Amino acid sequence: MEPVIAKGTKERILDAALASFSSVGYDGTSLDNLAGDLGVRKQTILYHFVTKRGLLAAVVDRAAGKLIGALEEVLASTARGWERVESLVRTVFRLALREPQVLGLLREVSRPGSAASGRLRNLMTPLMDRAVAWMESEMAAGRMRRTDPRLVVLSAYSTVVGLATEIEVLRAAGVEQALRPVAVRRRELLRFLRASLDPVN
Amino acid sequence: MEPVIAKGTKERILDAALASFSSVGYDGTSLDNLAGDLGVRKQTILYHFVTKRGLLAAVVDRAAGKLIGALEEVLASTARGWERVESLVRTVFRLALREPQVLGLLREVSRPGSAASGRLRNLMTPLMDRAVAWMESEMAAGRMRRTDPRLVVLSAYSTVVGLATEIEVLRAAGVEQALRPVAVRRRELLRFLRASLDPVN
DNA sequence: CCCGTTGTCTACCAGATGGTAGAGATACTT
DNA sequence: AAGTATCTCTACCATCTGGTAGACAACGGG
Repeated sequence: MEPVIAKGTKERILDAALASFSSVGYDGTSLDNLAGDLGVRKQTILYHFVTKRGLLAAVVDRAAGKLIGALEEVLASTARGWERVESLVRTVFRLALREPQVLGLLREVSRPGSAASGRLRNLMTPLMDRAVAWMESEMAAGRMRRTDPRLVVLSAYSTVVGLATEIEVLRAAGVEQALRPVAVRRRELLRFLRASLDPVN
Repeated sequence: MEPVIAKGTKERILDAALASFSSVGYDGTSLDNLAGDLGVRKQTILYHFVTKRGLLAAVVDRAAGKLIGALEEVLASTARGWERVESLVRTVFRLALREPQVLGLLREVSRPGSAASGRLRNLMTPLMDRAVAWMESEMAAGRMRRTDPRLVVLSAYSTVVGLATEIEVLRAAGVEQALRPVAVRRRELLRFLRASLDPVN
């Protein structure tokens, strides 16, 4: 019944934390500053998330959830073989353009030294396993070329996460139209995947 | 006359700082910890670099210097046109494999919110301008296809920096042989560059 | 022999940080 | 009306952080 405009405090904290973590990093974010930006006291944040690491965990969960949710939609569709791969890539790039902060957070947290790298791994591993299993079945059915699925997925992941940096650097370099280079990159990734996977070409 | 084995304290500090900055980040590195790892007091670090930011600046300068130095060697050679591009890429990938920390630091510092992003920009801009000028002259001479050189360079830069993350994630995922995926990635980048630049194909 | 330079140390500090304790307010339930 | 759960606040603290001040030793040149 609540109007969509008035987000709850908890949601607002998550949004602000995502923005801050993905730009200045986890260690570079202080709870006092974060609270200040929100017009709230630090203790309000701690009430909802208990500790700073708890906040990071929640932010990571939500960001990974967005990514996974977007992918699930495609996986539920009827697309098969190469067609499905293409849909997945387009979905992820759409997310990257619409919410680059999600990618920025993944980059921040992908670093092995990060406080939540383990948590991210736990969230991504099932997705990875599923992708690998699917690709292997497609390979067995002859609908995909034989390669190491794990390497292909990691390569794609790295490309997409690197995209976050690229968009930011481009903007800092004065390239206001980040859309075209991103499209170039997507086409490039698709070409790589087709070369690796598509049995036809 | 000093034996190569006994590095001076200053050099040891730079090495340790590079390792720490590139793994846990600048904010995640405390001078006390850094000094502790080196068996030295924090004040010794501050004596040599005055402030923590000064240390970061020195580390960035050295890392960028390594990258630039490696590139200079190629630029001094006689290779021209596409051949030169290929040499440059191979050189950078060799550096990435031999000293992934250098790339890791660039990634850490490439983020616009970083404390040394301005410094890095100042170091990289001349290199960028030079590359762009060279490519434009090659284009004018018909030895390269016409495109926006800036976007091509940024794309390559992003790929290489992303490589640092990829190597680390691979190792964390248990892939001990990071060499093959890196080679795949290099081939992929070369293919992209050839498609963008090589007028023959 | 002394004196400035270099390099490392001990001692200390002011500010920021994450976190604890608990009060006050509001709203829902009985 | 009373009690209870939810949420945000003020007050406070222990610890860690980057940084300052200055003592002590080694050394090389005049």
